[in-house]
Amino acid sequence: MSDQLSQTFSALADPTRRAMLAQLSKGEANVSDLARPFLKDMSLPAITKHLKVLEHAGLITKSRDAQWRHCKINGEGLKDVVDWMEQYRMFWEESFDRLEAYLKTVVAKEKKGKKNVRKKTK
Amino acid sequence: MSDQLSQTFSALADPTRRAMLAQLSKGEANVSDLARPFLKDMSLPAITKHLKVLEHAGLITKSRDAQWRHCKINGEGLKDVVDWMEQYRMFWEESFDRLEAYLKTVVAKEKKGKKNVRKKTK
DNA sequence: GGCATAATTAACCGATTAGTTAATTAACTA
DNA sequence: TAGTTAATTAACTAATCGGTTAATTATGCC
Repeated sequence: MSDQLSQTFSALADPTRRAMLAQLSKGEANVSDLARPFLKDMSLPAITKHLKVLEHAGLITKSRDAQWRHCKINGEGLKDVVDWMEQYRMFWEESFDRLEAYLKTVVAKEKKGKKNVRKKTK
Repeated sequence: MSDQLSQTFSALADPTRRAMLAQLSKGEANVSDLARPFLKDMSLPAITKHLKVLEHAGLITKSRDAQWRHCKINGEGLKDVVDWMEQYRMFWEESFDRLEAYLKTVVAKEKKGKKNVRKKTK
């Protein structure tokens, strides 16, 4: 794989690792904290490996405090992704425009006659 | 891997596939067009596979015209990624703030005394 | 029908990935 | 110093990935 951006995308292509980032977005944590929600599904060495992948991808940093490793999100990796995404803005905004256009027709219908209006479910 | 977002990130974690998207961002193309820049590195079946990965990831769509397959970027997949990124905005913007802070000190130095100023190289 | 072109499918292979268990390192604590 | 806790490393395995070559499908053209 080699290049940095590929490593970053690859790191994000795993639900366990994304869940770890989600947890870290709510505050720093050590390895055991991060492991806890997953220990029913996998072993601690598996966690260690996932964290190593995230670290090499520039998505987290680890610091040492006695026998604990303190983990926090590293914006660098995420920044690489949004920078790359930027060149495709017109494409993903186009989708948003279609959604917006669709929503506009829904609103128009709602205004026209309330008898056919349905509450959005979920 | 299973889930859609993982598939999308995984599809983006390959430089060949990102290069294909880059080419498609400059206009629609059929498989042979997309293959051309890579045929010195890999075979046509390899190209077919990459395109299939991009298609399943919701990053491109293919339509048929006689024996040609016309490919175009699909905003859906990209939209999934930016939507996911959004929840981490404060983290990647933090990096930008640090950059901004850094640039501010550079500007301050430039104003203070021109003798130590270096042109940005490259 | 016969041939050329565009692209895919099938079958295979080596490297990488995601997990395992067992052993090890490193620090604190009684 | 012996034991406990936190985390990693080592060695292994099964599944997936990215590529190959050969065969196949589908269309247009003479």
